[in-house]
Amino acid sequence: MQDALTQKFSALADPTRRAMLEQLSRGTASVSDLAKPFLKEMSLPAVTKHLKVLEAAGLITKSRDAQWRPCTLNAEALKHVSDWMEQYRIFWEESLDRLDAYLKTVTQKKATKGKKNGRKQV
Amino acid sequence: MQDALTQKFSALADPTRRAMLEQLSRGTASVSDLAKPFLKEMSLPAVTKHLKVLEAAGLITKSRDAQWRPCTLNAEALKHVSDWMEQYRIFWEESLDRLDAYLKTVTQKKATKGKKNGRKQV
DNA sequence: CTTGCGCTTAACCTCTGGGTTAATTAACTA
DNA sequence: TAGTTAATTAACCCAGAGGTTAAGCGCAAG
Repeated sequence: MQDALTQKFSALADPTRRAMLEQLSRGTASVSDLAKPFLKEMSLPAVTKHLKVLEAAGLITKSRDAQWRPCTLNAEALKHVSDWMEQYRIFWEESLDRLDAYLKTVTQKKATKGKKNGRKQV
Repeated sequence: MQDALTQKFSALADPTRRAMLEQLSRGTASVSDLAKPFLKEMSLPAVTKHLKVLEAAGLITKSRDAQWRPCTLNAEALKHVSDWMEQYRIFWEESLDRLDAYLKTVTQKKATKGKKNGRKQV
């Protein structure tokens, strides 16, 4: 088995699964509830498999209620991913800063007449 | 080609590629720089492929300097992922709130004698 | 107690992701 | 010009992801 982060990113790397998470963010749902939007595109066993992936990644929890398997979103697992991404926040924020700065030089150019040589890459 | 989010999540769903991003967050690096930590585990063409995936996902930018291909982190692309995750922040925060609340009931139990029935799932 | 519903398992197929080696291109260097 | 370094391309292999159909299991309602 792969590391937890890899497992979570792969689980999220599928639009069907992301859609399922989005539905679960609007409340608990059974397997057939979750399957409904996809039954034109895929079979029930396919849905079961997707849910297994999400469950294995810790992104959802499946419980039992008679013949139903109510699923709930497990948002803590998403926090884990978000926390990993945090380490890069400073980079995209500084990119925006550079954009800001660049835009300032551009708007001033008319007045000051092109003094910066213009880094690329925003 | 798949949607941008799917492409980014799949690109991130590989420890080698995440490690490369981490290296790039410490500064621009050539392909062979990036390859160095992995040459015991994989060949250069494998590295090239990983970089292609990252580039296609928009996570890095490859430029040219003589025979070298300096790569730079493209943090804006990570922001896109982070933005998508934001929609779930309220859920993991409320989970933590519930954990807080639960811990409060636990610590009070000695005094008030078990009054809540205890939702599962934190 | 059997019928039907909700869901999973089994067995299978196909395609792609991640890896390989070998050959190739491009640019510098002696 | 020949040789070396940096990186890519080509051709290939294999395991696993994502899908299928068909069969099976657990539960509840007639």
